[in-house]
Amino acid sequence: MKFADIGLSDELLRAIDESGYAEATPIQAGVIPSVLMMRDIIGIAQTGTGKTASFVLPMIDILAHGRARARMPRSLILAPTRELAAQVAENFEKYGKYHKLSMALLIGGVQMGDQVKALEKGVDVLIATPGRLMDLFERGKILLTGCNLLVIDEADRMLDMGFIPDIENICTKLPANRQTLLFSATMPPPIKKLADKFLSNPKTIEVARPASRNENIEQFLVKTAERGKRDTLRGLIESEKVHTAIVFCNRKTTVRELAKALQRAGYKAGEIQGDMDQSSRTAELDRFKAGTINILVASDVAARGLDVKGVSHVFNFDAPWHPDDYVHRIGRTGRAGAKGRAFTLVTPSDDEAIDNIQKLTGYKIPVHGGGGAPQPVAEGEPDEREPRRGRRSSAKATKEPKRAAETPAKAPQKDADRKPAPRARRDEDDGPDDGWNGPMPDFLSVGFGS
DNA sequence: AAAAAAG
Repeated sequence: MKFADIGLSDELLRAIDESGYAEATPIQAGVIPSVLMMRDIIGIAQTGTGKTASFVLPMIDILAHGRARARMPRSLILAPTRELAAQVAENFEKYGKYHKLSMALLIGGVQMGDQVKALEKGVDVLIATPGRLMDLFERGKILLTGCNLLVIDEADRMLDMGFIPDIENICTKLPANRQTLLFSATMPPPIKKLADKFLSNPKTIEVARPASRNENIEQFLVKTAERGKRDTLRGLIESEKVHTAIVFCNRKTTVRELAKALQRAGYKAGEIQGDMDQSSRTAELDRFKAGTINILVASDVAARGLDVKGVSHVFNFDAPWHPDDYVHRIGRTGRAGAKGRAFTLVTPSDDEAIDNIQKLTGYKIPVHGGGGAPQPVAEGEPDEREPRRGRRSSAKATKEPKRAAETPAKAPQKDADRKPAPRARRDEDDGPDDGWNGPMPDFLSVGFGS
């Protein structure tokens, strides 16, 4: 379905067109007309489906008429993390460039002053994380009585993070005859209850079954041992010819240490985790988007919703404890129709986690390198690797010209010669001797439970 | 077991 047929204004269509879009995604085609008809909506969609634009676009047209009054925002969008809230704000700026809408982004970790000033001038859209919103509300800086459009984004994540009481609290402060849109990747019972309580006669629009597999993402398990993880990761980064990757760890300390180790080894690596102050988080994300760094080591703060174009690989340095997180993490690649590859390092103690992931997704993730045990030390098999020397110069045109100019060849996604090739290119890898290049660790012979 | 979010 074309955006032009959905009933959006000409100004909006121009902004959409200039952003390079013409076709609405299924969630957009389903949600936008109903929002314009003032229906309540339950949108069940994974991130990467165009979910954000499905509420941002119609909101811009709805809010185009009327004017905001001091401290009385006309609409409110709640997001679970600061990064997600900021991303929604960016969407409003991008698509609202031909409208005179005012907006305030209320997130923690930054000064309140500017946020309060914006509120006092009056805003059409308030985009907030629950903590800061409640804080400012309790200080009397916000009146929610004029707010008749509410969006709850990533509701299941809000649940995980314990925000549901806050959400309920906020809902009671909004006018009862408002329009409410709730988006969630999954519909666990507490979210259903929330929807029953605060939405009226909602229309449910579901585009992809939760946890259904994105066929654009190739998934692999890579068996390793705890102490061999860094070597395994480095081997993968090299053999995969990684273009842009996010590496997920379970702990903030692991994120920090791994990012440092990668930097020492000469990689353009950065980190993002919740112990960093907000300005560093934002700066690091910007460096990643700009291509200044091409490997972002991250905690689960970046697992959901984060939308960076052109991420070719996701590596789970640690297998996630919660199967949901797995789905969200690997969803950072294979976005917007692009191909992506996701590798999960597994140690014998991860058996249960992997089991749960496979149960959730209904997909048995293949072990990298074909069946069975990982390849032994790559002494032999010279025929297997790099049949063509010119492979590196065979870079395909990437969809991200900005990035392509700054980073080496994009990992060719469709090369027929993708082989296990553990430690490929080791011969030409004369990097610093920092422990990464030591002899092949014994993890390759570690046995794994059936 | 962790991480996230208010400070």
